[in-house]
Amino acid sequence: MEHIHKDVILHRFPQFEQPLLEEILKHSTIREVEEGDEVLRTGQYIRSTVLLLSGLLKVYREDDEGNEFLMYYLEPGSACALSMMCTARNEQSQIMAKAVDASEVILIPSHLSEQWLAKYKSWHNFVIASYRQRFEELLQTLDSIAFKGLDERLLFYLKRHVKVSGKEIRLSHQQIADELNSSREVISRLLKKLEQTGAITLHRNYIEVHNLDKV
Amino acid sequence: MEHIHKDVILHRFPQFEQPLLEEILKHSTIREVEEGDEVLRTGQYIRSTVLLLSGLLKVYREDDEGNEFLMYYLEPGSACALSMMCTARNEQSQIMAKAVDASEVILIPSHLSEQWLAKYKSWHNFVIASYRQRFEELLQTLDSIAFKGLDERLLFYLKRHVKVSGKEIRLSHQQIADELNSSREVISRLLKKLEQTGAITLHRNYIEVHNLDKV
DNA sequence: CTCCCTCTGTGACAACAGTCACTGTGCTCC
DNA sequence: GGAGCACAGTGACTGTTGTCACAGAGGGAG
Repeated sequence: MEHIHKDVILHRFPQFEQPLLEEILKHSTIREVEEGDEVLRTGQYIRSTVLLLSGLLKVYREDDEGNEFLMYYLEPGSACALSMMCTARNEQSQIMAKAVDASEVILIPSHLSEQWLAKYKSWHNFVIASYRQRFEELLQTLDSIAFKGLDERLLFYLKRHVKVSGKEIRLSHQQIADELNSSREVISRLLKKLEQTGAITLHRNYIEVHNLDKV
Repeated sequence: MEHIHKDVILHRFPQFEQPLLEEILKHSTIREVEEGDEVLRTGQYIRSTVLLLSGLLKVYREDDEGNEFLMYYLEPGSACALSMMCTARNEQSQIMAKAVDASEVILIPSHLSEQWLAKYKSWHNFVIASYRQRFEELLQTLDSIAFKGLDERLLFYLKRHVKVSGKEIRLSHQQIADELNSSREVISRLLKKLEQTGAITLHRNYIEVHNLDKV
């Protein structure tokens, strides 16, 4: 059992040092989550750092009225930077993470991930790099909300989705509307326009992407 | 000269170890900037980590058409987290930082601030803490843009401004509109409404804040 | 004091996005 | 095959924000 995990972890996180790998195997737990499961919840007390081994997570923000919007996707080999931050301050999570596909996550007790920062250079680099990458993605999201109309935001959203899970977007218009914090009718209309330009083809429950760049 | 700086730095950054302080004194330069000066520019090649010694900086995003919006303010004793990130990857800056008041900044060559991460625990903690704090502030900004109407965003903006520079907000409506990526007329109208509730009093070139919480 | 420039106030209008109401359409389960 | 249901399309309307045009108000320079 253990050696399987070790190979898998090594495959996803090739930059980790041997001793670090050993510690991860020894002290962390691996949790399998199903499509739609919530990995982190707003208001939840985080006591683990989350690494993604396989599958796909979406990280999003939710307000009091249940509105949401997508921050970014997490792919295998990356960490939820937020979980590290809140962890360290023993704060409540301000974000939600949900499994888009069935996924495997590694849960590392916070006090260890904190210790490892000083102990393992590869861990330290990994954490710093994660912060940076998420920060940049967050900035991109921010840009698109602040400066762009909904039509461009939709394009941005579709492109990002294609990047993480291919040209068949298996989402209803309602789901897309939720992630952009908009409404189904509006998204339907915009998608229709995109179809008319030939960039996509609409089907029931999925969208076929041809070319989003020439729009 | 040097001992003055040392005291000042120690005062603003009391958590730094002695040897770290020595290195900062030895290798970094202190730059005095005037109100309105740009400390970082979009597209500029960053080769220094920026620490703020005195004054006040605003950090904001700018798009191709010159629209801007405020990300957060930097107060003395804090660092521009972004400058650290971009630095490390030798990337171009995606943000702007401008002095709101006359300020003194410490510029630390990137290769050193990178080295110090491993060398000085207090530096390492400082950097991690900076990332976390900025991330959280950015999330707040994101929330207010994504979920709130302009009226609430204006309130949020005014509150934040009061926190960093007091109840006399010395800005024209135009400046506020710019930082919220809106237009002067709209801001004028909303401010007028706020005045009618008694929360603020409008003057030429400055706003007197009474109580923003009861609105 | 007067000229001039910037800041502020206001009405009219336009554009985008959200909401409502309703229709159509394809899939699934009896 | 038909009933029921979730998904998708569409027109009409509303509200918020942005834009335009213009008018007043305050303050500084000469």
